[in-house]
Amino acid sequence: MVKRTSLKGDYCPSARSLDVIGDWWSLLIVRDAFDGLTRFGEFQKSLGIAKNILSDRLRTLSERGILKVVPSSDGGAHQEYHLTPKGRDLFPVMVALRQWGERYLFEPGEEHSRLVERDTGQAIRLDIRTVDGRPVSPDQAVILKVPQQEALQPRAAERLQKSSRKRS
Amino acid sequence: MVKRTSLKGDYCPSARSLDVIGDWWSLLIVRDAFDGLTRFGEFQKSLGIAKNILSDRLRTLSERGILKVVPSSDGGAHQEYHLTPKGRDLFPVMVALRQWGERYLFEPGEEHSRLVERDTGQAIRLDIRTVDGRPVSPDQAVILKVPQQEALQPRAAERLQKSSRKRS
DNA sequence: TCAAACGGTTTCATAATGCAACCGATTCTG
DNA sequence: CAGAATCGGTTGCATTATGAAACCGTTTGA
Repeated sequence: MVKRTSLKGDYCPSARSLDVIGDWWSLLIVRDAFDGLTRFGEFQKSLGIAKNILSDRLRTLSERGILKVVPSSDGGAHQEYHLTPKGRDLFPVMVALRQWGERYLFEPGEEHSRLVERDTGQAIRLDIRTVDGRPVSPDQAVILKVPQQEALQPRAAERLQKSSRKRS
Repeated sequence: MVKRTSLKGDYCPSARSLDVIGDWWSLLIVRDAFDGLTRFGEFQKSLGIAKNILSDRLRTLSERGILKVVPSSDGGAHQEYHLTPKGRDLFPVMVALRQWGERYLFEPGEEHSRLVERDTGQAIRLDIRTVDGRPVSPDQAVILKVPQQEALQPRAAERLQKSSRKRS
């Protein structure tokens, strides 16, 4: 392996995200953290992960600001792992993965856990929209590489020039 | 390793998704496919991935119905790898990862690629909503494990009984 | 107060990954 | 149309990551 490829410097935000949380266990730990798990043993039992690996991942996730280590809330001497705001902001990623999995990886009629609004029990979904709230179909979405911005309708590209100038 | 843990049977859709696309390279390949790449050499150059690994991943992604192998569109003898509808439906996952990365993994002012609506150049974002369109804050979201459904307001739990009965 | 459980770390075996060399089929060049 | 270069892989070997089990000091429970 020599050294696993790092995408830290990639211009693409998705790639950098995968660099941070794209390994086999990290997102599963985050999922369990969303589920309310906080302690080493809880994660270990839930995931069936080897203890040395879990130890390493918890440390890494903490170093990267996704989890934080806090003294036990119930007065005990052990510590707990809690999601930080940065970690909690991974929520849409979890929802997106869940939605795809529900659709493609379950037999019709097969039971699965469900994500709902607490007060109403209503199912929760993801929407792709423009910043001003209009729904967008995926084929209307294009990725603008930096610094080029071809692949746009000329009109749209012009409009973009103005707003992007201040970024550089 | 004995055998890498499989989550195929997990009740949680996120876990099953990670089982299918949660490895180091698969989502990066999918990202490039969204970017319009179709050929072996294009992926290889873009990602800097070892050829044997790329070969393996392309095969696996095809077996799993995320890519499909098609004869070259430009009449050539080589084949191309295209996203299937199942693969295209990973779009929200990519957007969610991108959004998180933009927020937390770039210095202020640092350039990154951008996701916009083709016709207008407007930035694209993700929204979390209930099925009937109301926005939901993440702390209002709970995961109902199957088959239990505690952790809900009693009223909501009742309502849920009716709709879930037909699933089992 | 003694035993169990918790929260790890260390050691060792194995699986996954990366690199480089190789190879046949295709495509480009003169 | 011949020869060279490129494409699209496969194979073999070295290195890294992962997993299971043993171990160990600390904390908790009876």
